[in-house]
Amino acid sequence: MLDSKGVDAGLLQSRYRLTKQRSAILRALEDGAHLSAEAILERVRAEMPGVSLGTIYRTLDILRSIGLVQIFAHAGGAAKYEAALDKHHHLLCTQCGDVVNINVSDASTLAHGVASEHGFSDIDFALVVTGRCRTCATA
Amino acid sequence: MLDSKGVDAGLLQSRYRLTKQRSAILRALEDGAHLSAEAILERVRAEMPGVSLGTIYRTLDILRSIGLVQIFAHAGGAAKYEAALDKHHHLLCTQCGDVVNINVSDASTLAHGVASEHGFSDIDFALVVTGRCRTCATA
DNA sequence: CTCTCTGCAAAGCATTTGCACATTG
DNA sequence: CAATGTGCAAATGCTTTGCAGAGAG
Repeated sequence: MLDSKGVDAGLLQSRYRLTKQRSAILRALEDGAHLSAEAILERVRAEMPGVSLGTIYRTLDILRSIGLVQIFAHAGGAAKYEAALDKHHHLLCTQCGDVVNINVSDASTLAHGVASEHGFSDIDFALVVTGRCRTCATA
Repeated sequence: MLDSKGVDAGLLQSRYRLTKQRSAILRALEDGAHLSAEAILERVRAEMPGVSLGTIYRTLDILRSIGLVQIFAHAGGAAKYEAALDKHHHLLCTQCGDVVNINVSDASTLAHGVASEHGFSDIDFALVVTGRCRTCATA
């Protein structure tokens, strides 16, 4: 768990300024939920009513570029953003759109292997598993 | 390799009608490239000038729903579509956006394992590996 | 002949951007 | 105070959709 200093630390070390808005956006992402830009806007506006969606997107882009935020784009719908706390992957319900984090340590070896076979460098990877979650399957 | 009958077979078996446009779209996807809707439009228009982008999207959605086409959505840019020939995964260059197919047989066991742990059913999965391709790395 | 599909054009979202003012360091 | 960030609103890009006519079975 990170305190306020912890949340802001990455920005302070970067070439970007630490503003109230950026700090609030980081705090909104702190609980590890998968939030759309719109959902982040709602959370941030709860404590800072004037914030605009443009600022949310601009900030998310900065946070992504310095590795503090992970984007999760999927077919059909807005992208979801989450704090880049630990390395993990996603389980996406095709019915309700719910996203669950999963840990797949073995996938790393696998991904690096195939990537280097194809001459790729600066590797990162994401395993996206789709299916129907328990709730949707019983509904 | 599929002949014209082979390309159309899936549609003929479905509840959807086989039209010139749908057949042309399937043929455009036949070589296994990762094409955006716009790129598919170009290819299809080469032999059938009147086709509209709306038809491309409508058809792709149908083809996806009957399992003939795979969509690959990624952060930043249009989705890419490809014929669902064999089960494989993607290697995406973060610089030029190029997509390479990779085979990762081991990932299947892995994905099914974590998914069932979380109570998900009807599992499918995609491993997206990002990095810089050889061309971009040397440029 | 009926039902589905298509082209066209407009609408719909998610995201990006230009600009004048506010804020940070 | 100089450089960067912000709100606002307009613009952009991708995708979806309503409708009237065309085509498939």
